[in-house]
Amino acid sequence: MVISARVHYACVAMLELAIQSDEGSPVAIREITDRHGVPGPFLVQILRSLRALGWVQSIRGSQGGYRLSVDPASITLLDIAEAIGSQESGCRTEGKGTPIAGMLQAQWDDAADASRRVLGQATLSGLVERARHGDATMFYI
Amino acid sequence: MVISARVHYACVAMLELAIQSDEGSPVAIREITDRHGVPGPFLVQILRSLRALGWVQSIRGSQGGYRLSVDPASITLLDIAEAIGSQESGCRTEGKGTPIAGMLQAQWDDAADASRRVLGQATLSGLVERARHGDATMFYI
DNA sequence: AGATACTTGACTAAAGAGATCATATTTATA
DNA sequence: TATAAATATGATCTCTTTAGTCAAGTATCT
Repeated sequence: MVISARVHYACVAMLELAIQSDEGSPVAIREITDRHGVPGPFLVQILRSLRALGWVQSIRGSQGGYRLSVDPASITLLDIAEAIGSQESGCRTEGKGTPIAGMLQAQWDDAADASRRVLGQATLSGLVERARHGDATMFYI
Repeated sequence: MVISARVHYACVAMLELAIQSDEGSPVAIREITDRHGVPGPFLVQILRSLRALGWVQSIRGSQGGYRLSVDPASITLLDIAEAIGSQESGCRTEGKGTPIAGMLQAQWDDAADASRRVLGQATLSGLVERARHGDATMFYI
């Protein structure tokens, strides 16, 4: 589970959209880049991927922007990381199947699973809830 | 925790040396490359790093090779991965400290820690023990 | 009409991964 | 002492991925 800048930004965007999903007006890219310092054109790329996944919806034209098009409780950070990140997760050794290589591969898999288990628990709605009630303050230090 | 081929090979080498640490004669690179299909010159590079860490000892000249120079119970896969792999583990976002970014960073850290916990339990001696008694057979399917 | 905002496809620079090579140097052994 | 077997060392190379950029186009609100 490699968390690239791309994945991180995708999660930031999804969370921003989740937070503002109540209000009717869509969120413009500018709002996100201003708040987080994400390079604009890069975020555009990422939002395209998110739209292709059916997770966000775009509204063109003036007053346009993006809106979440799925239930934030149904998407986890793991979903985003696996969809946006590079295909390969963990080490695929593909070598001669020696006992040692097999044993190591099992360990790499166990380690990757442990990460996945953590990220698979983190739903967008859960994180939004946390950000709203108290937990967020700890980051303002 | 990114497990590159380099890290995987380093672990293979350390395990091979651990297994043969009883016998007096050192293990030649050829023995390892033959068994695991690791590119020879690449393994040389890796063994140099392992020697620099003080984990293996090299014996030059005819009949030379490598020998483990630490207690295999004191080295875990985590130690090897952190020493041999690229320095950065997980995503270091370094961005503006928004609540969202902070919350995400905490999740990335949690996920990385979960991996580390798994690999930190796997000592060389433990794995060697497993490879010797039964567990290895499962990889011969 | 004009401003605002998304769309699309191509492109580039930098870094890291995974080797590879040539040339030493050391040591056991015949 | 000659030779074969090993490691030592530094440089180099290619490929892929990552992160980011750019330009020209299209839709929509006011």
